[in-house]
Amino acid sequence: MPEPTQTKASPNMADTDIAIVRIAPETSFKNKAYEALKEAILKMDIYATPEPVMLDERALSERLGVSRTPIREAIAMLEQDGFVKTVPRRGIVVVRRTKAEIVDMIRAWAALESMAARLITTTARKKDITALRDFFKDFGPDRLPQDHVEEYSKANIAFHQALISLSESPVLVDLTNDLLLHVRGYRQLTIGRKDRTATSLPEHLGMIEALEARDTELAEKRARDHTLGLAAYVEAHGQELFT
Amino acid sequence: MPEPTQTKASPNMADTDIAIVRIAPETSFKNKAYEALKEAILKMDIYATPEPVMLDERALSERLGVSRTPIREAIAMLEQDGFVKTVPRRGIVVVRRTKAEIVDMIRAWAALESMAARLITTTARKKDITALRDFFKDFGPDRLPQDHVEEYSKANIAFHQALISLSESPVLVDLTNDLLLHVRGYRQLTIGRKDRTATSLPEHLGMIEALEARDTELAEKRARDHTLGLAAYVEAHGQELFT
DNA sequence: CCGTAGTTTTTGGCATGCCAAATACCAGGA
DNA sequence: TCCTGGTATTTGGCATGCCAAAAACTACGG
Repeated sequence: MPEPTQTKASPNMADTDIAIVRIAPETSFKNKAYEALKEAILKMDIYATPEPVMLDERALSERLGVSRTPIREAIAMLEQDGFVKTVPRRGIVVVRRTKAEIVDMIRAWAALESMAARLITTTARKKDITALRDFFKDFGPDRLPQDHVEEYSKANIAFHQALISLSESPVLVDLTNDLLLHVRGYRQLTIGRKDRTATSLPEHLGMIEALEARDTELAEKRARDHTLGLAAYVEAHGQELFT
Repeated sequence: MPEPTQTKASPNMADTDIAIVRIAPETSFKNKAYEALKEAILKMDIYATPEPVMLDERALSERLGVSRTPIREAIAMLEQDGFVKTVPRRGIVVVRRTKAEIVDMIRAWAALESMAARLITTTARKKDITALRDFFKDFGPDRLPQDHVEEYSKANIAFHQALISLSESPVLVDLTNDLLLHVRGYRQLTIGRKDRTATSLPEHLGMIEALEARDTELAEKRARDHTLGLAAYVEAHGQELFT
């Protein structure tokens, strides 16, 4: 989280134009461990192995070169995020989501994104809305998304995040980011696979059009339906991805 | 203070014959501290005093009778929740939200609740939907909500939580609960004060009607508009509540 | 071979103690 | 009186080490 630099007012520092650089935040080991572990967890494919993935405090502390204390604090934070669950005298396990949970998360995401769309129609600048098209400028009739799934998937995520950001609502941004982190754990379904990719692009363009037209209700509906479509897709075809 | 009192209560399993007692959850000090601090923070009126409310690790550990370690872990968790913010060598401060942040949270709440309403129209049982009316059975033309604001406010919260629960979506339930905890910090605006209370009841009944009618779009719209109404209210009249 | 009681090892939970940064406090000088 | 520099104190960050509950491992009797 970017910190609002608080410049303390000293009695007579009024005109001193010395570059008063904000002293380094010096992230603590606790936070470093948190970031490191979070990234590691997101990077690993949790659903590949049948047996649950376990973490070991001592091993981690040795690995990261710090004592167990900051590691434990980081674990506590990750547990709040729902990435990890520590069982009293048994160990720390990386949480695996069920299909139902993922579908549920995608629905919540749909709710938040449709609200973002609603807000955007009333506050965003035309220019910024139009800029959303750029995410898909590399795709078209002669370069179909379904022929470059991986690349399109990246553009897809970027588009959604940019969209939410346009709402200028920190809460919506943070909540959807959290949800996305969980949903993306399923990298097999890179946010809708080949068969869904085909319908994805037109839907995105439709959303942008509604936003440009400042049609609040329509933009909200299109954003909602688009993501609910993904939820329905996962619910119907995601069976094999979950054991 | 925190002596090596690691002595746990002896398990008196002498009399019980085959009680299939589940593995004892035995909440840790860390979790106890988390719950205790969370409740304390929610209970205090953060916005009453002009200067920021600070917490002291050592004082808390003495207060709760445990060492600093579990306290620090609990603080780390609370920080993830956004209730608290620890500044390196300065202290732990209870976070105060700005009006804009509260409004933002209420909007997100509106988004989630409208999605809940949508889901309810397709899955909830008629009986459960109708049961929502019970929350307001004590109010009517001869006992106006605006004459019993405190009581009505409680019913209000309970209604919203029951509503979301009907969606049977753990994610929606958890996310809204978290948001509510933050928003409720402003107990002055007990979720819409007197002047808003008057319009609240009819809106709630309208929502219930739409749900019973299984009118997905209407239920969603009414739920959304109702809560967005609160957001607009706070944005317009909440000025004096924030410094 | 199997089950079982006893023993060792592993693992998270906590208490303690020290460190450095920040702050509060204080005495001496212009 | 107001600085100013130096010192004591406060406060979060971390490293360590011990504890008890579990699990893993062993030895032994049937």
